[in-house]
Amino acid sequence: MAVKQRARKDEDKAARRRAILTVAARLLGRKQYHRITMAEVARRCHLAKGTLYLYFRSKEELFLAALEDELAQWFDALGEQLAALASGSADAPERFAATVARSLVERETLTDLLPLLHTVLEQNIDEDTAAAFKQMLLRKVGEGATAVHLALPGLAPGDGVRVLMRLHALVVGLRQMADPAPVVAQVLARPQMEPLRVEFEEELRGSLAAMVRGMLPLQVVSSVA
Amino acid sequence: MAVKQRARKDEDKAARRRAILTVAARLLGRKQYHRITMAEVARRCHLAKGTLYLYFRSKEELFLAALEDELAQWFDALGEQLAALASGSADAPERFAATVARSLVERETLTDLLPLLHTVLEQNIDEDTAAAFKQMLLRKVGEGATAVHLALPGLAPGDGVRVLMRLHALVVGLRQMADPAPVVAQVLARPQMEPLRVEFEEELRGSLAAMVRGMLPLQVVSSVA
DNA sequence: TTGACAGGTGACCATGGGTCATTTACATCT
DNA sequence: AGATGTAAATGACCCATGGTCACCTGTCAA
Repeated sequence: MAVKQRARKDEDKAARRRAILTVAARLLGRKQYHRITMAEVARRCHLAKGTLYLYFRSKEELFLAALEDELAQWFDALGEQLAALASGSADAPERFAATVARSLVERETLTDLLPLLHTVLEQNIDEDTAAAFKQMLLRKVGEGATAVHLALPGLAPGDGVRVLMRLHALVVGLRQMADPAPVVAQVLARPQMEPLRVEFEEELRGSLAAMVRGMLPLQVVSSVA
Repeated sequence: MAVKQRARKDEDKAARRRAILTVAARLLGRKQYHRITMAEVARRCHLAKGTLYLYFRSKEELFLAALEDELAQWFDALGEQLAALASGSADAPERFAATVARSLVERETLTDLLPLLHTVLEQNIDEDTAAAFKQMLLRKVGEGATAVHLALPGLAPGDGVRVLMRLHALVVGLRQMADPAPVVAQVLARPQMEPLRVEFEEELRGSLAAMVRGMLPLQVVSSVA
């Protein structure tokens, strides 16, 4: 087995790197992280296993890089979508939550990867990688917070970041609850298990809206004179 | 190496099972799930590795059993603590959230295990085990919801369960964010990373309070006549 | 005392992440 | 074109770890 072409120039290397990430992301759509082997990723790239390690120091670093891409794209998209949201109306929390939930549902790879971030991906990376990732995150969270404040004018300063952090927690938790392993899904399909079933978008929208509503200053309902 | 005593009677077997679970829980307090090996658990129990598999069908099933115990105990404790909460005052959401957060912080093993539930533990168990676990959960959630409604009288019917499900999501997400891997912790310790740091109890209390506030009917603030 | 049942054992297997000595494509120089 | 140096690519190999199973042995009933 031979490789078609070697990546000598930096742009070729970047392209190959991107190709690997694409394959990894596609594979993640079909099976759980744990069931994906580096050998399989390599095979689908028409590369040898060892070659993957020229581009990523570990399996975790590979998927963290994939997450990094997805995350950056999502933040950008979210910024635009929130800006397009005419803000200030009484149902601002609901519209905000709906927009956010929608934007996440459209990015399945992202919500597949997010739950792995702390438990798996960050467990086997070196400090440089971690620092670069958190740096990027910090920047994007800053931008994102501005967008949040734009969509939710009543929000107290500092609560923009807080909303994003809490959103992250909700996504991680809800996504896991909504996508159980096959065996568990079978059990949850029984009628009496209905209360334990979670539909991701709906539940994210509902919980985020409630949380934001609870963070906004009390709506003063003027009593009818 | 020989075992001191064999577990012949059912109660002896149950005791040994409990002993294994205790060892596993203690180990979990010291290192991440991924770093705990079945060989080590066995060694600390003064048993052979194979013996563990007489009591649990897989590593995942072992830790799921540990989680099951912790969860049942927590639900019971929560029920009592919520019942003791004089309800109905204006700051009900805050007091509710504080009580819940406190009860979880006191059970580190539980909050260590919860983030593993969907991503890891439920990935390698058979249907019977899954069914038993979900059955238990369903029962406890039912009881718990009653306790929630007791502490938050304004809550709409059905929202008691919803609060618990969303609480679960928050715990899973926040606990992971609050306990990063050592390498990541080092990065987050840098001053400029402050916005990305999360203190579990504080953040859980805050986000849960906000969410509950947002789920309660609008507080009508009577304007001064 | 003895037979047999069942709890216990640890050598062994399979899998999968990660390594590294070796191979070889390709740019460059003559 | 042919020779040469480089570094990209390879895959056989290493080893850690979850899980198995043929065998051993403590315990109890007869």
